[in-house]
Amino acid sequence: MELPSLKHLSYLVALHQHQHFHRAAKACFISQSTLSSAILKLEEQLNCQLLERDHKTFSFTATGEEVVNKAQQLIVQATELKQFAQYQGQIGCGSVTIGCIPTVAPYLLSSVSQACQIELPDLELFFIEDTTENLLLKLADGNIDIALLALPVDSHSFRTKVLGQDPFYIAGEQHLVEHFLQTQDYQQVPEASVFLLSKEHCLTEHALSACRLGDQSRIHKFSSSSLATLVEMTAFHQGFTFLPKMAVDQGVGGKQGLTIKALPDDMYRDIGMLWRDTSLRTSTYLKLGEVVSHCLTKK
Amino acid sequence: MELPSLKHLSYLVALHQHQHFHRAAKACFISQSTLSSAILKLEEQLNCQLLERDHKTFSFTATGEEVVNKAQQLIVQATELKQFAQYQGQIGCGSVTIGCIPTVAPYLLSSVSQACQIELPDLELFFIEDTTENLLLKLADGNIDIALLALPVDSHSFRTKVLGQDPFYIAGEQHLVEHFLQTQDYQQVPEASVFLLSKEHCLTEHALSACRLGDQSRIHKFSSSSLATLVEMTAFHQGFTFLPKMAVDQGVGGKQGLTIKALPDDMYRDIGMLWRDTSLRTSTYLKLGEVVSHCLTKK
DNA sequence: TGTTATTTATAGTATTAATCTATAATTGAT
DNA sequence: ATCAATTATAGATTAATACTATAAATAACA
Repeated sequence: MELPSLKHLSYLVALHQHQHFHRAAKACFISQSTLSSAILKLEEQLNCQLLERDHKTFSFTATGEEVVNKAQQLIVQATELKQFAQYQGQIGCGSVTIGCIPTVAPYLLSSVSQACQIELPDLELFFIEDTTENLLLKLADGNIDIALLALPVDSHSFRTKVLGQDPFYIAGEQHLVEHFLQTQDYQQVPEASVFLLSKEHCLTEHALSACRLGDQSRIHKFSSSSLATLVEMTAFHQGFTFLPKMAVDQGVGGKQGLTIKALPDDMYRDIGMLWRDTSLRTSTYLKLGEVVSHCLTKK
Repeated sequence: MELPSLKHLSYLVALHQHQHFHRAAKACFISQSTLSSAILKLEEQLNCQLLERDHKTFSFTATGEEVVNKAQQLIVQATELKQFAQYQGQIGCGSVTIGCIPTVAPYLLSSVSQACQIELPDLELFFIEDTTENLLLKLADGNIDIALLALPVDSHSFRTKVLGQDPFYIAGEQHLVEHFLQTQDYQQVPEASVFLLSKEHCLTEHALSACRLGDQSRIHKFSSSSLATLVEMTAFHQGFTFLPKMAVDQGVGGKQGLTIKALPDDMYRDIGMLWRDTSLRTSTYLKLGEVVSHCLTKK
């Protein structure tokens, strides 16, 4: 019983990504014919049709799609095995790619980067910024090694560690802010005076739940991708919004003349990290987590 | 960046199993020199020493051990990928190896086997009997596909499903049995009159907890591996013991003239199945689980 | 209805990797 | 010293992989 080769499986994954033999082959640095015969060989070995062909084009069968999925997992794990062995399992060696959500990245990563140069000098760090949803996909595909984001997150196959808390601040027009702080009831503020990011930002959801903003009729949501823009809009329309402490600490909101106040202790978001439970580098990730945690609390 | 080949990794795993080049090579149906160079190639690819050699013998380095572990996982997953593709993901095709604990196997598997011939005629079943601990190891190593045992079990990387309950019965010398049923207090029975299997049998633990037998000074534990022997010992020494309903139903204890009585409803063990969460054949396993569940309840 | 452009499959050859047999090298035991 | 046991190496063989060139199929279009 012969197992399919990882090389061939990686060709299959590439073909799935590009949906085109020639382009996929180019991406793998092989010829189109090599790719073609590799796929044929896989189909023979697996005794199973992976593609529907009609000479002009092709599509993956249902089985093919699942094989691609699993193949990708196998490749990620083999890659991790290699990386692990490369550095003999030593903590803090090699490279780590960290994915981070946009409402955390600008306010945390530079200090993490700085701290790591001292604490983990042999670790090469790469950063990617994306939404929670995309980070989870990238984590599964091996595009990133660690996801740094706001918890909770529903993650079946990942391991999780809370690294710290990030309190919410209220920021906006002075009277609205004071009114909200006194009443703790946003039903009493004017229509459409609450400004939040669009729904793909988890910050929005976490602000809503942490601050118990149930009914959403008073809320403006933006497709804006950054807190900076959110703050500008809030200031311009004289409304108010919620900002994470890490952003406030970096001066977000201050320049726009917003009044910024702390909220009760239980209004915060958890910042945590996720990594693949198939990874062999857990100890390096945990060490890195400690550094991040330290960056989070010292501010 | 070239990935190590699964073939070479499987050679490495074999070498770890046999701890001997020649024997490992024979097991892989290759020559000793092929194995030797495969390991050298792996070490080169991984840029990492896997073995400590001294020409007369060798041992695995710490990194080598971990590489072996991970390699085994990779091979199991690749095998599953192949099996999945083989049958296009159809439910109830191919072969499944079921591992089952000794206090369940003799009383359940024949009816499961029978039921499957009707319900899942295209499924080829293999059975293995072992303790819970060993079954978990075998499940991880891919030696079995499903573990059928008494829950709960601490399983990190496996998926679990409860299939049914198996009530405990009390069986033994008539007066002891009646006394216990009346008082529900085994402290009042004579010293050393409770007979249980040795500690590697989970039945023992489950009986103890289900029947709240805290202090163990009155208990005889046997290295005996079967309930049949336990029953003989119990009868011979005129003590009493706890038997699972599935065994009682098959007549265990009756022939020895033991008095057998039901216990309160909350004295039972859960029977469940475990499988690798990396498996692609979950739907087949679940279907099989239904059949087992049916066998459990109909009795 | 040809013609062309696009795309995947195949044929034949070249290259690379894996494997085998035979043997060397090392060492522990006699 | 010699032998037995064990892993490593050399050289030849076989098998797998890849490349170039080309075929085959089809869709679009004149």
